[in-house]
Amino acid sequence: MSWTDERIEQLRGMWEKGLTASQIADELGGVSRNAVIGKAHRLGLKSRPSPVKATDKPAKPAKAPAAPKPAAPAPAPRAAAPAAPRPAPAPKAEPKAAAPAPTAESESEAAPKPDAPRIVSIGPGGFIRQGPGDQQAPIPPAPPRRLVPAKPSPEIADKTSLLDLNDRICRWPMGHPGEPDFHFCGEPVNPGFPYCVEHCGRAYQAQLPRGTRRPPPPPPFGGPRVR
DNA sequence: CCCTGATTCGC
DNA sequence: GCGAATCAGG
Repeated sequence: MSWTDERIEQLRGMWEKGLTASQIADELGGVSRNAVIGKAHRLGLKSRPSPVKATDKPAKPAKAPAAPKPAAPAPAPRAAAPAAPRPAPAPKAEPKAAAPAPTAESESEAAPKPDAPRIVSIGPGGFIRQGPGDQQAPIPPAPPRRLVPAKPSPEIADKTSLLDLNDRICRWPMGHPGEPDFHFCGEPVNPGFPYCVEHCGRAYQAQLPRGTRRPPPPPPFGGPRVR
């Protein structure tokens, strides 16, 4: 298989969703776990808790620098003034935390102030209207709002295929990529968003702190397949 | 052992 | 650019 734009997009989404490389590989199909990780790195997205931490190994800086097996007879040329060919990662591997922009949020937000006006525009679907970039505001008390299982209009007779996607129709995936009936929502988008009103409500749910369980995980792709 | 992600390096 | 092989921690 090859990395089509579509598959890359899926990889991105799932990787950021926290699925493991194995799960992603299984989901995408046709690729190995390593392939997924390799691709993820090449795409620039990485980090995420890795079991292996930055360890300083003065004794064993890293694996054997080069070809210890196919025989490296005489590396003569550089013996004179190597100038440290592999200058160990000098700037100690800084964890960098990669905090996803916790940009100022103090405001009057966190304050338990029930009467706070908190003027936000509400999308027709009831979701808090906010730019995709500034999704924040946990608002813990899980919305009692019932999320109906994505109900596409009855006229999906002509399913929206990847080729039918444009800026004005909802790109929410219906079903799993690769399956015969996989298609996209196709409803008119909520202006300013890539999804229709209904799916904006799904896509832009406030990200609760990890560990906070929310019964029905909003499923783009439905999560790991159960096979 | 299993899992995880990271890295290297031949292709 | 790709991914198997390898490494290394849990």
